[in-house]
Amino acid sequence: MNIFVAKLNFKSKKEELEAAFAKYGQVTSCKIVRDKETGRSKGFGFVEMPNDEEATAAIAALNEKEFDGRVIVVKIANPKQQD
DNA sequence: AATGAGCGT
Repeated sequence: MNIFVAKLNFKSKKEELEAAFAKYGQVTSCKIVRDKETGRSKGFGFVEMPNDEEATAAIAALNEKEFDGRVIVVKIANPKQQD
């Protein structure tokens, strides 16, 4: 299950996302999208969880909740170009 | 290098 996380604090790191979602389930990978030139965080990222039930639970638990001092938005991520 | 809705190097 790909999870889309937005409204992240600009100083947040992917490790924090991994830890936040890992508390509700197993996280196989996580990433925060940042600019390739400046390296600054774009304020949103993605979390990948193998268990659908844990992923949904993590989304419901972290969606519109405070993370790193900022209220974040957690939703199901749109399917990326995998072909 | 900056900023604050939205979907990835």
